Amino acid sequence: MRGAAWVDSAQATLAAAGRKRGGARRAVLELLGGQRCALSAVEIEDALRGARRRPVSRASIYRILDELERLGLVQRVDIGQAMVRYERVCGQEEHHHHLVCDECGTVMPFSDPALERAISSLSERVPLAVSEHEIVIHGACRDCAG
Amino acid sequence: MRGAAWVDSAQATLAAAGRKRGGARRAVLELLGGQRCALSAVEIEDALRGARRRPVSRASIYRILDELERLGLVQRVDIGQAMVRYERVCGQEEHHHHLVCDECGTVMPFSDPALERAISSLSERVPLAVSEHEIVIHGACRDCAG
DNA sequence: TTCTATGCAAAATCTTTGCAATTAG
DNA sequence: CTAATTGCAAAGATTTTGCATAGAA
Repeated sequence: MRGAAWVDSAQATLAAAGRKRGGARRAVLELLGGQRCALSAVEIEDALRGARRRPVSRASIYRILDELERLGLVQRVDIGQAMVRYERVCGQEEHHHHLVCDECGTVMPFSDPALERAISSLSERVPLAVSEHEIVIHGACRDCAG
Repeated sequence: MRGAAWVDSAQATLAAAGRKRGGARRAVLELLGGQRCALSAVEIEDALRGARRRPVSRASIYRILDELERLGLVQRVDIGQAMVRYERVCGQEEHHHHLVCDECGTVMPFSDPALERAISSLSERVPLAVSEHEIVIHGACRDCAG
C-alpha cells in the first residue's frame, strides 16, 4: 500500500467509526502516509510546524495517534530512548522491523523472511495469545562506525 | 551465572573502574542479582522501599543504572510503555527475550535457538555494526486471555 | 584528606487531561 | 443544532541535574 492509499483508507476507517474530518488529523495522516518508518510525537510536531504543513498542537498529536492506534491504523514501535514511536500499518506486505544506531539515533527498517518464520513458529509455543512482535537490532550505522 | 555470582563480579568490575562501595548501589545490585527479568527504575525503588532492604532515592537509582549500563553489567530493555527497564547481563547462557502482556503489563522471559540463529545470520547482512538485539512479543497472557 | 556516593529538590522531558472555543455533518 | 475536533494550559509521570553532605579508601 502506498502512502496516499493508506491515507485514503485511514480516512474511510475513521468515517466508518463516526469521526469527522479535522485539519489536524488530516495533517498527521498525510505526514505518516509519506513516511517509511516510525516517528515520535515530538518528531511529528516538529515536522508539521517546520514544513509548509499545518502546525498541530502536541496534545492533539497524542490524541490523534492514540485514536489511530485503537483503530489499528498505526502501531506503536518501542525502539528505546524511553519514547514511543508510531508508524502506519500497511498489512503484511510491508511488515518490517528496525535497525537503530545507538550513536546518532537513526532508525532504519529491515525485513527478513527467515526471521518471520522463526517468530511465527515460536508464537505457537508460547504462553501468550500473540498479537504482534517487534524486533530491534542495535549497533552503529556506517556513518558512526566510521 | 547465578545472581550472587553476578553481584560479586559486578562489584569487582566496579572496583576495577575505581568506584567505591556505597550502600545504595549494593542494594540495587543485590536486587537485580535476584531478578530473572527486567525491572524499571520505579519498580526497583518500590522493591527497595518495600522489603527489608535499604531504601534508595530515585535519583541514585537512575545514576546507578546508568553507570552499570556503561560498564556492561546491566542492559536496557525497551519493552514499551514509554519506560525503560534494566536487567543484569549474564553472558550468552542466559540470553533471552521478552513476552509482554498488553493487558496487565506482565513481562516474562523466553528464549529460542532457531530465532537466535536467524538473528545472527541476519546480523551479517545488515548495514550496521550490530551490538545487540531485542525481541518483544506482545499479546495477552493466560490470565488475561481468560 | 580526597574523591566517590547519595539524597533532596528543582529542572527537563514526554504524555495525558480538563476545559472552552471551533468546526464538520 | 449536536457531537467531534482542536488548542491551550495545567497536571502526571519518568528521567536528569545541581548542590551539599556523608562515606569509603
